[in-house]
Amino acid sequence: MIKNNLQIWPRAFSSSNGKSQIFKGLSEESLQKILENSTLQHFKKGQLLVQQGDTPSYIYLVIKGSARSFRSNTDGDETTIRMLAVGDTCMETSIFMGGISPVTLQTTENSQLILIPSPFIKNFVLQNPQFAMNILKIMAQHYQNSIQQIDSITLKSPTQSVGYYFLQKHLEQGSDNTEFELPFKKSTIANHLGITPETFSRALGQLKKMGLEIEGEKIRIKEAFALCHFCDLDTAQNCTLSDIAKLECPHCPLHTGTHH
Amino acid sequence: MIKNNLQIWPRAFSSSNGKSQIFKGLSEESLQKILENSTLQHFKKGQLLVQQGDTPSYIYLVIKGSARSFRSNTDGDETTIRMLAVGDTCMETSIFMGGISPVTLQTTENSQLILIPSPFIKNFVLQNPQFAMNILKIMAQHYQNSIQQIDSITLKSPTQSVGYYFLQKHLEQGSDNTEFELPFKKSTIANHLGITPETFSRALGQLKKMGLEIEGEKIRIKEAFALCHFCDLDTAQNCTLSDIAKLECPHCPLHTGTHH
DNA sequence: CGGTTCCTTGACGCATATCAATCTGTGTGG
DNA sequence: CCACACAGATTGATATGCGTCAAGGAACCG
Repeated sequence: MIKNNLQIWPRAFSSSNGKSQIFKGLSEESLQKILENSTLQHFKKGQLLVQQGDTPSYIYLVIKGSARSFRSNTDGDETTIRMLAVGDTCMETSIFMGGISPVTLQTTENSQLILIPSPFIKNFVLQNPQFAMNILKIMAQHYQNSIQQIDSITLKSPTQSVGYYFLQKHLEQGSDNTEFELPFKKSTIANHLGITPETFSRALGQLKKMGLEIEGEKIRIKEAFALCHFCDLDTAQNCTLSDIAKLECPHCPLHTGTHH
Repeated sequence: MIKNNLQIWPRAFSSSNGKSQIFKGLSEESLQKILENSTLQHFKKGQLLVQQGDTPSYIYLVIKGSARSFRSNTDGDETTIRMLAVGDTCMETSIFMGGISPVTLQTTENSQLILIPSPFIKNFVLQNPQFAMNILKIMAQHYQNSIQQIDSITLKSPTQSVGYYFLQKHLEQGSDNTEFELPFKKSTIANHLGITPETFSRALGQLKKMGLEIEGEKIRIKEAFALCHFCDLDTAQNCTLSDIAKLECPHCPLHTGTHH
């Protein structure tokens, strides 16, 4: 246990209003107890933390940097399952299946992560219903994301996949903002969407024609409803436009939907 | 509540050694309480139980028949997320996200399902840790399946996808058995694997050359290691061959793997 | 600066979707 | 009991969208 290092880690991060779903709503004591049992560790870019087929010993929480989880075949091709930013966790599912990891976990930058030992987790879940609920919500979120990933790969054209991804990021980073940033490098996003970097790049060309300005990692929305092309029923429910504005939106899928 | 109808439902089904993960390890009283709050209902083939974007009111448990969950785009194309056989449940995830369903749920035959009301579920989870753990395991299983689905679609050739699917079914139905059955019609399986029925059919042609006999829904393994071509690291861990037999297996991915 | 990594753009080929015809099995009604 | 209809599966021919390969450019870092 590298207890001392935990001082480095900004306290605010773990607070109930922080970014990390795993700590949401926990008391200060609970938090303290988790941290006492955890270790903070630095990893270099590209390091493998867990390999596909391994039995993971920790839940990994990204404090600084980023990571990705992926599967690979015998030819060495890889498919990115998740891209983890600061505050994201990984390996909850495997821990609870008591089994082996279906993915490899790898840092994509020099990063710092908190490692929470799996035996402690299993125990703590039974003691703390709020913590159990947090784990449940994280898993539900992962599952939902993977369903949308399947949808993107099989049901959408490359341009639609990228547009849909952009729409999600736009909503996450505040839908009143006309500008947002890509949190990962383009080739990683492309792989996550099941397309090659080349195809991703060509899709960007299409999106530029549709009223987006793309400048490195920065995306600016020039035409107000540009991303609304890519909205689906699920996402429309979370649309923050006023009901009046929704009616004006030329693409909103709620218009055609029947009322129940 | 159609309490009387519940008498019809074979009691053995719900026992702790039954097929349904959701009821595993529950006491007779707990079981009774769940059933008292549930309804048994008949649905015709092709009926829609929940639509993508709806807020589901129940967890659905298949008692007789089968169902599938899928997403569709505006062109009317569909991608099958899950195929539900007897004993399978659906909509747990949406219930716990407190949100809307990302998929449409549809019966694929005339079927009977038990409907467990969502408010009851939410309440019961807090009272009964075993039940909470069951839900957690179900969600983890769904997530893992969806990861393998992504893997199949992006990393495998059509023949490999089908072979891998066959291997899973073979293991599920008893790996000492040289014969197993497809639990759903081929076109549904094809859609689940992200390929067309035509491509699925052509993949079957390849598999026949590799030592499989395919007769309608029945698959017979003529050459002992025929399906081992399609094994991956995850699956190898669950391989029931003895360690000696594994060494003889010409395709086992464990042979080349480095020991940790 | 010079090297590396990432992104972009263009030309080409192939694997799988699409389209179309035939075959098989199964349930239905005369 | 047979004939018919229909859904599903198979097989063949064709088309096309995306991957692959290759070259050039931009940004970043030591």
